[in-house]
Amino acid sequence: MSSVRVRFAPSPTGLLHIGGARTALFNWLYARHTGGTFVLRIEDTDAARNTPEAVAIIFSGLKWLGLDWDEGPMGDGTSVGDKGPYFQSQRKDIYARYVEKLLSEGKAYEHEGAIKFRTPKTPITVDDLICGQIHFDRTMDPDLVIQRKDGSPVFHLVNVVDDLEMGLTHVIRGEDHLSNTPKHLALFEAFGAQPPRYAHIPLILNPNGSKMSKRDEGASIGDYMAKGYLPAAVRNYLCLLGWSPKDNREVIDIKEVIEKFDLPQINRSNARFDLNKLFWINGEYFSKSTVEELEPLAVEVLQRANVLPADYDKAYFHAVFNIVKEKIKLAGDLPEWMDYFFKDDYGFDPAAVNKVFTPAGFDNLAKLRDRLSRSTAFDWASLEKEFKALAAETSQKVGAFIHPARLAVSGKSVGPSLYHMLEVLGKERTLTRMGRALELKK
RNA sequence: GGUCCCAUCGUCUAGUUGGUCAGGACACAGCCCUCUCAAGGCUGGCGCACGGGUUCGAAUCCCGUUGGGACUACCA
Repeated sequence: MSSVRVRFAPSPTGLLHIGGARTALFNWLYARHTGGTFVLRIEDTDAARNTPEAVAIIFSGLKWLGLDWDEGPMGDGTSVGDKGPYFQSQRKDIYARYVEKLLSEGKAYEHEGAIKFRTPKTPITVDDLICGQIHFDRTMDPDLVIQRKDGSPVFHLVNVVDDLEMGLTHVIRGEDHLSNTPKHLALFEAFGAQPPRYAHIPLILNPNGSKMSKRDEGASIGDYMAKGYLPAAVRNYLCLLGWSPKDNREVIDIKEVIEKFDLPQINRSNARFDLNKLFWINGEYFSKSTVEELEPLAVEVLQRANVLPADYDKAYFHAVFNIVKEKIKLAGDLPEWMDYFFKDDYGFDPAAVNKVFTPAGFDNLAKLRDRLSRSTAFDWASLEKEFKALAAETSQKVGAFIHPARLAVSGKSVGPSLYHMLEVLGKERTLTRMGRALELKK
């Protein structure tokens, strides 16, 4: 294990922001790449937002993305590591001690009840691992409030104290903190401590280039969890925002990312969030996954949508899932695509009814039903032959039978390959459904 | 306003020390396949923000302009 120690220090806001998730990911990647330690620290000094639910959302989001941490609260009430506590709300004594130290050394002073830090009025250069050397003038910098009138310490103070106390060697954080870094460096210096190396990663922007805030579409990791995205796909997409394997690949295994990931090659410019590309990557992961791998997620989504009964027929489920899987990219689309396989009381798409259930359509459906009722084989290949034979006999295109059939047995105009669909539904169910659809004619 | 950062197709990016038709992916358009499709296959259009330098030669180095972003709290 190397001496590298990095951290993700989110504040519980009620969601895990996509930008925060990427910051966590990059820290995690760096820790795993270097064999270092990934620390989780909860910055819950804002009492108003600090609820157990909000903290739980952070845990579940990180776990979902597969970002395991080596130190910090584990999410079950326990914590690992000897640099704790890992909740800032439990570290008040430590902060008070540091403020006291600054006060006694004359590096801070009381002003109208608050404590201010005497910021150095000298130029400084931040040597950033990603951004390079950045110069700040500082000669006009005002003194910094480090403790409020009510006695609570402010972010800059607690952040630095914790990074120092927790022995962090690298601080990988959003570029929005670049301008804060001179203050943090000054604090480290005042404490007589060696600062960590800083690496400021570019921000994730909305598609229109504006700053992505919690309300914006796609901002919450919880959304992806709810919509049935695959965590590996979301993680893969996030890796590609600011980092690249440089060999024209988009889908890349996380093990390989860990191997190749490093700080200096991270992009310096902000990246816009592209839901389309995430969707595409998710589809790549979805279609590469086996039915067995996808089953837990699929079952969860389907049962949540009341499509799949608790005691579902596994073999039937697998058969259905197999023909649907290649058509969709998102587990969240499963209920819509699979409900009629498990329910007989599906409705009919009105637009499709108008277009397909014409007198001629009903006529063809009746002929088809009649023919299929007499066929013994009901596998997709035999079905295809039957359809084509009937079409040839009546001098029509096979579509003239397929469309009414699809609408009859599913209520929809789109779906999996029809022949495969009928095979999976089986002869009895197919005939019953066609019969029911024919009733609509009257 | 001040300080700081950034600038290759619409978007994400490759282009490591200046010299291969600026490559890939998503999206888009068209075509093909076909029973439908946010399915599959093929093809295509699309870019170095602008202006100056340096150089035999600049997407690449320098300066400026413009544009975008961050910070500028007794929020984090």
